[in-house]
Amino acid sequence: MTPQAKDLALLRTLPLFAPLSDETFAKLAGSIRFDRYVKGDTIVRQGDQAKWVMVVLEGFVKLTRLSANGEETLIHIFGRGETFAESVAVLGDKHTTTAEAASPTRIVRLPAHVVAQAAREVPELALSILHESSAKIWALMDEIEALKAQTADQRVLRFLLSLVPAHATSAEARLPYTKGVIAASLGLKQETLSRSFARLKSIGIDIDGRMVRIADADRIAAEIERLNRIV
Amino acid sequence: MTPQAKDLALLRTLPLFAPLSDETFAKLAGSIRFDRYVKGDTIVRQGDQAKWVMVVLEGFVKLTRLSANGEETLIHIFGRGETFAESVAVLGDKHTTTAEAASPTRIVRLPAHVVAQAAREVPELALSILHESSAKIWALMDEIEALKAQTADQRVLRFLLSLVPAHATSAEARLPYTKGVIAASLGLKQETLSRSFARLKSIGIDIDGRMVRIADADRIAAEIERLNRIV
DNA sequence: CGGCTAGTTGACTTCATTCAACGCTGGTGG
DNA sequence: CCACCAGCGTTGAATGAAGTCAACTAGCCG
Repeated sequence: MTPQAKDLALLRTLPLFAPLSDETFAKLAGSIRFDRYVKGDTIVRQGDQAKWVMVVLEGFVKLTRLSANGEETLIHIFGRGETFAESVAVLGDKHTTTAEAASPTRIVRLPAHVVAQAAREVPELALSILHESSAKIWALMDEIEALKAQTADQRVLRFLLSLVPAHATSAEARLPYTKGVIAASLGLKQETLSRSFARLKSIGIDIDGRMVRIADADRIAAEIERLNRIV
Repeated sequence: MTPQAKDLALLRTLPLFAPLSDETFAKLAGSIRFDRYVKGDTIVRQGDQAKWVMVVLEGFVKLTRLSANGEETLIHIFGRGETFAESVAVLGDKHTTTAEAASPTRIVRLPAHVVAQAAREVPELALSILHESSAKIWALMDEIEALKAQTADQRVLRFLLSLVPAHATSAEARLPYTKGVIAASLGLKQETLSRSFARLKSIGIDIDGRMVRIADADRIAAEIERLNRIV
């Protein structure tokens, strides 16, 4: 399999494309474009016309918003296999966020008009885009819930828990992006995250540079619980 | 026009239904159901199968999430003309939030299977549902941005600004729901909101019970700005 | 080697929450 | 008709969680 064929195979398995017939998929795949970005590159700019549906093949993309005062607020992070800009692109709207590579990143883009046209012809595609949007809504609701109802430590613990493979009880993992970005994604300052990590050493969480070692995942869940009760 | 005919006319103008042909709209309208709720009633429960697409005709509906510790977190509030549960219903998923009437409320519901079927047959409907979802994504991103990047006073000011009609420079309005709910929607405790209102008197904002009088909307915008610079 | 960028740590500040008491208002039942 | 209560909101005092500012370290690239 050539590298590109591999990428296409990955695409085919994504929720966005999986329900499509081979024929429809082939039509879409015909107009695909591959891109590479280095950390810090801007992929799409807030306010620009959306012309492409994007899929992350490798690396991480951070969505940010420019606030009135010029500061940027991190809204969400996308990783391998995740789609973004799909709804704006299909609807012909403008980007409401900026997307920037948070690490070396490869993405695939499909021209908006091709996808939009196909969505009109093939109801499955429209529904699977809707499905993606729906999933995004849930993810954003999760974030809001976390920001409103959880303390810094709880959010950090939840994040760490997400690094542990399902059913595993202990884990050794690499932080997916820099601590600064992790902090921003959790709605924290870098210093606060650093202090939080330091505190969490006592419950079997060891962070050394980019490596995390989690002794007991259940203990993390228990600690999130405990922090709830204290209040 | 009978009251119901009026409601149907309102429905017809909503973004969700406006792009539809008369024929499609009539098909949907045929299976509509009207409902009334009093404040505090549960409209849909988190975890239940989504069977209906809902549209608010009157009043306000608050979406909440049950957190692990049994507390409920307010995620979003819907008002007149807004649709909710449309994506979950069409996709046949379960509700991920609870919806509760935040005031006396009238809603319209359409059976999920009817809408889902129509969405498969009429691409415009699928796209307009997608459009709704997309709008919801933006709204949620706004909330996240506000929670991460703005202080309590800024969020309160932003909320007050949303009560001022476009282009108006001063306004007298009624708070759409109780202060407790406003506080929760802004990610604040009731006490904090109360104190914020008290502070804001000095810039021409007067709150007396449910009534708000805003002397100068530009001043509010300026104050939001000023609070940015201070930091 | 110097100069970045990323991350840590300490001291201090501040914004929002918590806890608790109290006020107002509208409804209900004696 | 009044008394009492519940729900909603306000206010004060004390606390605490996270942010700010600043100094410093470690690693990395040219």
